[in-house]
Amino acid sequence: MDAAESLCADRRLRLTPVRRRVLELLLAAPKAQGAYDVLSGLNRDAPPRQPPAAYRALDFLVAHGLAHRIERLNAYVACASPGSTHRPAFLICRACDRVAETPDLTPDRLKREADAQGFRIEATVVEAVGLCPACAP
Amino acid sequence: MDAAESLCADRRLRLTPVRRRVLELLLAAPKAQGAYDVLSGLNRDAPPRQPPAAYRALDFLVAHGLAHRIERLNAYVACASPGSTHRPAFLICRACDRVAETPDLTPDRLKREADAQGFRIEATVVEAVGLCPACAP
DNA sequence: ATCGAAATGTTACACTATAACAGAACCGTC
DNA sequence: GACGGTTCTGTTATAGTGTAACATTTCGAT
Repeated sequence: MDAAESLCADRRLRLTPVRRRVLELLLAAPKAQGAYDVLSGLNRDAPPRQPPAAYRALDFLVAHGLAHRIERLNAYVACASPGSTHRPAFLICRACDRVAETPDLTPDRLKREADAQGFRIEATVVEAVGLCPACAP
Repeated sequence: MDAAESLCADRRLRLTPVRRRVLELLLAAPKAQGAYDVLSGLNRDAPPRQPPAAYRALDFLVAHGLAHRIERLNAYVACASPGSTHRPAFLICRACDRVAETPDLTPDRLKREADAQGFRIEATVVEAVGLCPACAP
């Protein structure tokens, strides 16, 4: 949270109450949160909000590297190391739904393959589904 | 298509009319097809079908490696090399929406990282978004 | 011929996401 | 401190994606 604040200060980004609250919710959650999970978290506070409020805040957080979207789950997690630009990978446990973030692991071979095809990579999605240590039998 | 037939014959899988038709639609499509694209493709033929028909056929094709789901797009593509078990990666052009499949590129570093954490990988999603050669300016 | 399993039909609904426009808050400048 | 533009938020409505649940049919093997 502190990291997020200083990052926003540095970049002249506005960490508004809604955005801050959404980030807090993501940080507090043990697992990835859907947009509507976040929304109901917001609405546990004060005046009722609508879906766009949640999506806008989440878009902001993702755009600036404070959160990540897990495509496989249609859900979001707080970034584990905000500030550093990275292309993280995620380990998703199918039993407990917890998501672990690992540092940039975009495969060199993928880069090479893309180069060979003349494809210019702008973003990557690397997600693994399986069983985390706690859930492996 | 021939490959799909012999694969199903080998494994005693039933490539029913719906499933076959969905696979044909995916093979014929220049880009990834959403489930509802597939559904309307089905309904261009004969009796009207409902969403579950499309989803069931797609699930079957994906389960047996005849098609892949592109998480980033909520869409599906026919497999480029059915029969071989693989963990493909995809290059998604954000301009023309075409999807290129590349052979297994699951990063070794991801495997090692997962091992180090005791995480057992069962499936991977590796997708890159960017510009394909035709769309790069 | 019958039985069980697999596939499909059907209805209804849940979840995910965005368009479009109106209003409010912020921020710099004069 | 009033303006004017930009950014953010509120609000309504709707589009897009996916599944639960149960009935019916089809298939394949005994």
